[in-house]
Amino acid sequence: MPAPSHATEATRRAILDAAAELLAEAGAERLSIREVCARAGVTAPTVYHHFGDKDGLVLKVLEDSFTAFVQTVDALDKPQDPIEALARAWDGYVAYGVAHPMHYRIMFVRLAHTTPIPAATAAFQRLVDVVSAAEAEGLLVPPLEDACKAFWSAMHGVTSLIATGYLPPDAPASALVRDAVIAHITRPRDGARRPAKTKRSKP
Amino acid sequence: MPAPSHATEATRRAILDAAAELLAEAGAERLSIREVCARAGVTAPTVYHHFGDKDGLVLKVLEDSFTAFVQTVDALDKPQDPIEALARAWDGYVAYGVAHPMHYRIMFVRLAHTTPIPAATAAFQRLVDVVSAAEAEGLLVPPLEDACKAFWSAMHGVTSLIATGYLPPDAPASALVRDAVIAHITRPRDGARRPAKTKRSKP
DNA sequence: GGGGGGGCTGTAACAGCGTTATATTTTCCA
DNA sequence: TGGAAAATATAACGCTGTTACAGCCCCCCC
Repeated sequence: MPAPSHATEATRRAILDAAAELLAEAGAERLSIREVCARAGVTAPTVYHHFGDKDGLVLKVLEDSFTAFVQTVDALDKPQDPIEALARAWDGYVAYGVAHPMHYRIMFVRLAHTTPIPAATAAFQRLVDVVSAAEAEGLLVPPLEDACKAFWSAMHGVTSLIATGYLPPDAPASALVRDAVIAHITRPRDGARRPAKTKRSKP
Repeated sequence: MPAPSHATEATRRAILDAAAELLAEAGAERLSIREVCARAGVTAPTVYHHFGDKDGLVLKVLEDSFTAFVQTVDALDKPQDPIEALARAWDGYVAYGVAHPMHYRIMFVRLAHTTPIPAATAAFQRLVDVVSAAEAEGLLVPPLEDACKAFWSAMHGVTSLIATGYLPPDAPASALVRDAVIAHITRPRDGARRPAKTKRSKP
């Protein structure tokens, strides 16, 4: 198996880029192989030679999306305080969904864990890590697994409603749910003051 | 325009039932008009005569789903205490997603409010009502709109992860997020004790 | 340098899809 | 009973994903 030449690798990338672009525009079901071919300047059998079938192509695009997602998360600065780190991770997660709504929808909704994607498990590991950091300092109330799932559920709820257009990107609901979940799965550090709830002054 | 005969109404129902069944089995993109026709014992133009096109058919199925959803919610008993009513509404909402995962996914994810559905706004109104009940007794902290969106976001996050198979139906995360959000958007009634967090005894 | 083999790409076709123009039957009212 | 309108069927169009087949081209080895 010789190393792939530059030309063939360029073809692969052209197809993947066209597919990713089309996926973001129209969604997975409206993505057409022929349209991908037209944009990438290749013909159908080339796509099938490289990616097997349409699902294989979409899967590879999603792998790239998950990789980019992990890189986005890793690029965030990590506050020392584990609880602040949770809030930062939340905001970073939601920001990715705001920036790439269609990809987010396909990654976390349409996919529905039919095929294991390494980058996807890596992404979930980042979540476990940031929650574990709170646990390591004795700041976690429920078991780690429950806390992770609760955190992810709430985060996903906010993000998916934004990604589908039900909520505006800057909805106060995001911070509201974020603070609620963080407050509920963590205990205040000894001697530290928990940040107050966001309140509205009522005359 | 004569009233539709029993026969024609029966074919409508046969088509709708077949479509709803197929939708729950395979999802919207894999629903095929021809398969619906085969199951309902009709031919394609009949479907197009009654529902316009495939989207129209799916839309009608979703209308029925939303109506059933509202009926399910309305059938729940409503505790006097607004905060307990919030928890009950949460559980009812999640239970519907558990019972009809594919329909839930299509109703709240794929649809993405492209077309207004009266029954859908009625469903949202039920949510507003139960949150308003808490506000009416002065138990709400954030503005009503923010509280509704936060409540819905968290509820949808839990439900959609269950509906897509990421979380088991009886995940403790549901109760965890539920209690977190309710605790955060409401204030304790004077003289009432807020139910304690679920804690694990640590030796 | 020249075969030659194998990965890569194009041609042309198939079955299935949503959709519709047209024709035919059925139904209901005057 | 006649006739109009609603309801259904036939057959076809263009599109889709997919693939058998054939040719190209690059790279390795003699």
